[in-house]
Amino acid sequence: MLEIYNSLTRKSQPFSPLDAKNVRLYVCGMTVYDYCHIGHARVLVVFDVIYRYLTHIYGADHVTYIRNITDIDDKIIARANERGLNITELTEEFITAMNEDARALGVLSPNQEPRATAHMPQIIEMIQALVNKEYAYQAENGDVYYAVAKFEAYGQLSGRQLEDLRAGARVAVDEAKRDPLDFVLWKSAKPDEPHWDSPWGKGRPGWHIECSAMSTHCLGNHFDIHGGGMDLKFPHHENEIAQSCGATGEAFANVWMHNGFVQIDNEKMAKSLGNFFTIREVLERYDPEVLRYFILSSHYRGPLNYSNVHLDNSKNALTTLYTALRGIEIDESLLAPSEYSSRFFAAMDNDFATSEAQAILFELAHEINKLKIDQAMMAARYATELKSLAKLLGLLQRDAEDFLQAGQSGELSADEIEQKIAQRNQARADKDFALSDRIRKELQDAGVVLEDGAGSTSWRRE
RNA sequence: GGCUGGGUGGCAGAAUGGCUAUGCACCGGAUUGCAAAUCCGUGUACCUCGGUUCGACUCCGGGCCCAGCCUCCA
Repeated sequence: MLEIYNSLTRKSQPFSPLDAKNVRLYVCGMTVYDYCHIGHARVLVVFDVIYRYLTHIYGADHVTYIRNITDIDDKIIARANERGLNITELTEEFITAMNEDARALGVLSPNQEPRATAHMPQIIEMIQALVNKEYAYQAENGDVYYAVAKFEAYGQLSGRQLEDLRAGARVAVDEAKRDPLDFVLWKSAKPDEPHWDSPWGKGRPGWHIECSAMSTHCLGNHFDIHGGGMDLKFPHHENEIAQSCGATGEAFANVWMHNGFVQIDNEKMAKSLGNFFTIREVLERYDPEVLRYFILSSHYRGPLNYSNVHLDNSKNALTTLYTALRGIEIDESLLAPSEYSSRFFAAMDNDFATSEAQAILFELAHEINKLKIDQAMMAARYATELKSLAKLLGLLQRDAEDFLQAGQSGELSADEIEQKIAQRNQARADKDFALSDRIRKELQDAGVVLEDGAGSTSWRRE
């Protein structure tokens, strides 16, 4: 039985979907004005695994996963201006880049990736509903604000009281607002800013409304899971609840999930601190699967401390797993879930304990290595099981040799390596071990490790 | 100040009221022409102070420390 930690109730609860034939998941995706960093990689990978696992439980056609794209906001406008582009040129560029990054990381496509700019009618409709119900008002300056005090449950997600928020408010008081906590739903356009027509004049949506409008539009008023990074809990998600519940009068998401931050030297990785890495920078040095493995090596709610040492560690771990699979013919017809599968599922059922699930993969690899010696059939059976479990994490789906021998440009080519190996094996046949060892050393210096097996020599890159 | 999480062996990272996590690294052995891989094996822990208990790393309470949010942010 799957249990999920719900940020709303602050405890783990058995998950039961509103409709098991259509489990609905919405995740706040990216605001597209720059390349994705490792923090974004974490959201992508974590929710990809959640999506995979829900699909495993409820069936491929019974999960709807929506990950939105915010393609209009202040930062986008500012960045487009800096670069002399219109906002569409800018956002298209980074949406393409994001999709490349996601694909490299083995992230499955969500069922839909709705964009804010393509949902203006839904956004305006929701704001109108809020105005009609007097949850929102248009101020003197033309902006439309949400009147936070009107929504009784405000603060339930983040565990805050309105009074505490007011006391701690560091927001410069905006004269147009009735209450400093009110937030903007519709911003009237300044000259030269991108804008859309609305009942409140030309303008653009505020930051939070697009997610309320798109999730409702794609999944209905009331759905199962809403996720995103920790930092979105307040104010973004708190405001979404206020907007959606206010507008529809119905419950919104049942379960709220928030993934923890990526840190560097135990400090939050953030653009403002200048200590972030983009996904593509990391992929220049590491195989994308290594990054994926690393992300899944800690629980999604905890912090994830990034460092090269940790990625090296992940690479070694993945090498161990692929080595076990090496040379074994995967045969789906052999698949017979064993005790390892039950333990793997038990781990995943426990709020997606991926690091624990990974541990099971190693035990399977261990088992395979032992069986490999004289029970090929059993080894193949477990290897098939290993691969099928790992698939739920989006790992180990490549051919083992492909992973182990994957290299960077500028290194020795596979052909060159094979030639050296042939020379060395000739030397070995001639008992010229001095030459043989020289060739081994030469390859080793080039980052290639040789492994002499029975009758043949295999190799991998370090 | 308010609100969230968290403090486990050299590093990373889980579970659990009494018994082995797991990975990487390290050490010893097997194996190898030499290696690598693999197998076998050893070692290193549970922030602190109280309490509950026959027994707590695991439950409860106080303290200390760390990170995050309260302002754009995955």
